[in-house]
Amino acid sequence: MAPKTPKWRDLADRFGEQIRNGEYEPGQQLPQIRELVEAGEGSKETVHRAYKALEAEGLVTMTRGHGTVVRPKSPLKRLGIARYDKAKWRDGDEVAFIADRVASGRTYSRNEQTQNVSRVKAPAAVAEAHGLPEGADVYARARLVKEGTQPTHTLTSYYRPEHVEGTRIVDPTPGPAGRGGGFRVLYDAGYEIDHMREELFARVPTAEEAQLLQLSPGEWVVELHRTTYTADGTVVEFAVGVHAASRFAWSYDFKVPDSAATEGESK
Amino acid sequence: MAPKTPKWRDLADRFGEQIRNGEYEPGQQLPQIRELVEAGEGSKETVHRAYKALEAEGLVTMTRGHGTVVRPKSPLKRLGIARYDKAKWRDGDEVAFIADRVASGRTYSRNEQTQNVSRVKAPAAVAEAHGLPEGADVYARARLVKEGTQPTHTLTSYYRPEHVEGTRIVDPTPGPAGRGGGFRVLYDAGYEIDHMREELFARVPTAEEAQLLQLSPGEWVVELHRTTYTADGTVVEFAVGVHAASRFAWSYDFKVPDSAATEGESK
DNA sequence: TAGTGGTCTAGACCACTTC
DNA sequence: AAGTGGTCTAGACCACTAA
Repeated sequence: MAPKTPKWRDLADRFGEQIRNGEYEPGQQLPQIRELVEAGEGSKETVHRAYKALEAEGLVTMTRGHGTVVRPKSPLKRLGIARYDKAKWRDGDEVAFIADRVASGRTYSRNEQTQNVSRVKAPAAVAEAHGLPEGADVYARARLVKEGTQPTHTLTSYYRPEHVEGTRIVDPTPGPAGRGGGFRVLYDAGYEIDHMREELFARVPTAEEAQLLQLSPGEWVVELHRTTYTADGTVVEFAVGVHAASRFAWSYDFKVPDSAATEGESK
Repeated sequence: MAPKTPKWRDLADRFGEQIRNGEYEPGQQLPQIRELVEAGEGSKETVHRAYKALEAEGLVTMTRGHGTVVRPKSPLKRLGIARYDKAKWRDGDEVAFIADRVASGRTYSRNEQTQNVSRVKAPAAVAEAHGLPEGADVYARARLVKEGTQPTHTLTSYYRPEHVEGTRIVDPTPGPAGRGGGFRVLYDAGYEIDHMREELFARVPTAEEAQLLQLSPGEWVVELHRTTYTADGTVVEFAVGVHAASRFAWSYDFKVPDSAATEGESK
């Protein structure tokens, strides 16, 4: 009945415990692998595995030449539907993503968003959302949103050409799509957004995403599909966001539906 | 300028490619580790690491004595707010979680849910949601929901004693909380639910959760906090769900808020 | 009991970061 | 150049699963 848990697991748990206890503070360095080997904690591979496990759990960061360091726990950024408030982008000149930042007490500085507009053939999900045949032409506006130097998520909006041709959206300038952002541009073009659907699911990142978002090894992403409609049900924007899973929380408020009572509530 | 990507990564990518291409079908077995060692793909540790990477990516399952097998891709279960439709639990005798299953075309059989009711001291999050002091007494109704033999999520509801004492909820019988489920019981007790807030975020599972939900190594969970209110704003239920991240998608429909226009909408 | 994955070691050598 | 993590090997032995 000897211990059945692997040696590396025990080691990892010991340090994990100490980190959670605060015996190791964020920023502090763990013993070097070679030290622990000499201290008789196991072979280099064994200790390395333990450290890798901690890294996968998001507790530490390993860098060559620097050492293994306790990660600061980054606070969650909460995203509620209030970030789409019309008052923000219609009347002022805040953009939704800036409103997020204001709400969380961070300062805004321009160029925290890189933008790239192109005309592409609609991928399946995009075509379906817009009710177009697959491969139809759409405009794609891709952004990488950063908080300071740290990238937090990507967001790619897809528009039907007839909705945006000739607007500022099609002008590929870095930064928000001019005053008020994309919804303001649509509004000025006669498309007032009215309701939305957001769908979320978690998945493993692609290698490209892991690099772009600077994900720690083992970290998942949350993919968000946002479909935006006008009052008559026309889809004017379909957007896909990829978020580092550990850095966000989503919040939704809604009425409990009652299909027996509500007759004029629609869909 | 020799290859800088590790050997194990290359190996993993090769198989990953073939799995995605369908050259390996779900259920099919990959070459055994020892075979690949003999074929000169590297040492046992190296091949093992490659396989481990594939497992962490959710592509294969490794089991001793059985081999390394391509995982069937389980379809996402979509959760929309329609699952709370009052008509389902007030007029019929469906329960919300059963409605999910009906919606996704699966059959229902009893005892797919284990239930455990107890009176506990409110943890911080629960106390905050209910507006109680931390450590106040609440009823906790914990369920482990399964789909066939596969556990999919846990769900723990917390109630204030004065709302549920003397109702069927407090009776710790396995299975749904009687006809219509928990919301029906509250309804019968004079608390009609009106609106909800759901908050979601992803995180690394605890060791216990990993075992309980039979998560594959490296898989994350999504934690859901659901707060249910009556029309006057009283919180009648606060529930915490822990879901295997790869098996669920959430969907929310909402109106674009307009704080400048809507005066009587309230929060 | 045979089959197959899992852990561990000792030591060599590589690769990135900091000085 | 020195420091620190990352990869790789060959082989021994352990642990779980299925027949």
